[in-house]
Amino acid sequence: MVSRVESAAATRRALVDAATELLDEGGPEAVTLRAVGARAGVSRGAPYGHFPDKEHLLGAVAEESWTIIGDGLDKLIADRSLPPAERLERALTGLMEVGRRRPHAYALMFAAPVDQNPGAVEAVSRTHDQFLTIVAELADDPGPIGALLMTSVHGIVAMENSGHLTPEKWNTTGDALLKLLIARIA
Amino acid sequence: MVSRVESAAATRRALVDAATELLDEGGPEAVTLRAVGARAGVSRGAPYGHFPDKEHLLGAVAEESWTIIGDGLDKLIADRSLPPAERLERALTGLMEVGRRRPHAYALMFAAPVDQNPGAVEAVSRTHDQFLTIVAELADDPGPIGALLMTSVHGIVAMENSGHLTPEKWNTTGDALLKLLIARIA
DNA sequence: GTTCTTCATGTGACGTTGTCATATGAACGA
DNA sequence: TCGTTCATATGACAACGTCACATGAAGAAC
Repeated sequence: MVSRVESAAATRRALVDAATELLDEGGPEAVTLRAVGARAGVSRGAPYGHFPDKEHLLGAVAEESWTIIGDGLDKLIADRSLPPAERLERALTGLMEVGRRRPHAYALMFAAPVDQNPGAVEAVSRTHDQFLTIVAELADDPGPIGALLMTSVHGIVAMENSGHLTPEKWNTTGDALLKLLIARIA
Repeated sequence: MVSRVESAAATRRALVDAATELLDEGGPEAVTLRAVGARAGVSRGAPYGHFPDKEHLLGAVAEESWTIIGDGLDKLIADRSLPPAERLERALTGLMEVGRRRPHAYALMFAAPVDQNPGAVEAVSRTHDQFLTIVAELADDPGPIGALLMTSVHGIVAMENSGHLTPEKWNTTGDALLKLLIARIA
């Protein structure tokens, strides 16, 4: 790690990792450029050597989260021993689990500024394509069905995380809603 | 408007109105306490005479948006000439239209900090109850069905507003998804 | 091997933000 | 008429994102 490009790449990695950790641990307001720099072992101005601004650093965090989900879907698609219905359920459950385990990163993934980062746009597009591939094994016209499944699961996760989906009020849970959704749509 | 309580109430109204307008016009980053004070005709410190902090001011904005939706549902419920299915469709369409016409206010409504404001909590609870009332005319167990309808519509609106639901990718539109949702769930 | 260039990084500075302490002045009760 | 109360104005402060500039080492040119 003496070469200049290696050192720069390592710093960039450390910055994205630090931002990801801070986001998961303390939410968006914990992700300040000063805190990111401190955790990555560099100064507060170092990120500007790798990203135009803070928004693009967060875009890199979102891109990586999308890529992780895409990798999971890849394994799911590659496993030909799974029946199509099981594959679909696991794909939707996986998205839900990310939303529960990493709520702040999940919210960032579904936030708008993804448009600015070409890499993030492709990571999202890839994941959507993979999901459509899984749905295509069950539906003739996978677009609308896939879209309704993904938007609905996203709505369940979003309202769960924001406290708008309480069992006392709705007499149900996110898990039950997911099952109901699959039964009626897929 | 010479009495002290009247003047204070008028200022509070002007502050909430100013914050709402700034949010609708320029998004969350446009809502600074200085800008709110300037538009309301008071100083930047005036909000602290009416709200503990900025978050509670935004909570008042969210509460009012929820109340407006609740008033719309009230009219819908009172109109007994409408068939139940039509009532449900109008309720869901109305929510969708708010999400499209006032995306920033809509995002605020479904953000977490509602918990801090008792008034906002009740405004949300009232709207949910009204929606469940409408669903109860069509389903025996309105809880899960109502929850799935509301979360799904919210997911459609959220992904539409964040640019994750493009017709090119999914070969469908939010309106078509809403129709499909009603046909399969309600 | 020496010199020049490049570029990631550190540091000081600036404007903006939310927030608090304090001052002020007008509306109320006595 | 005199205190009291309280909404509002103002000055100040720390934290933030961002920029200009300095620095120092890696790589290229000779």
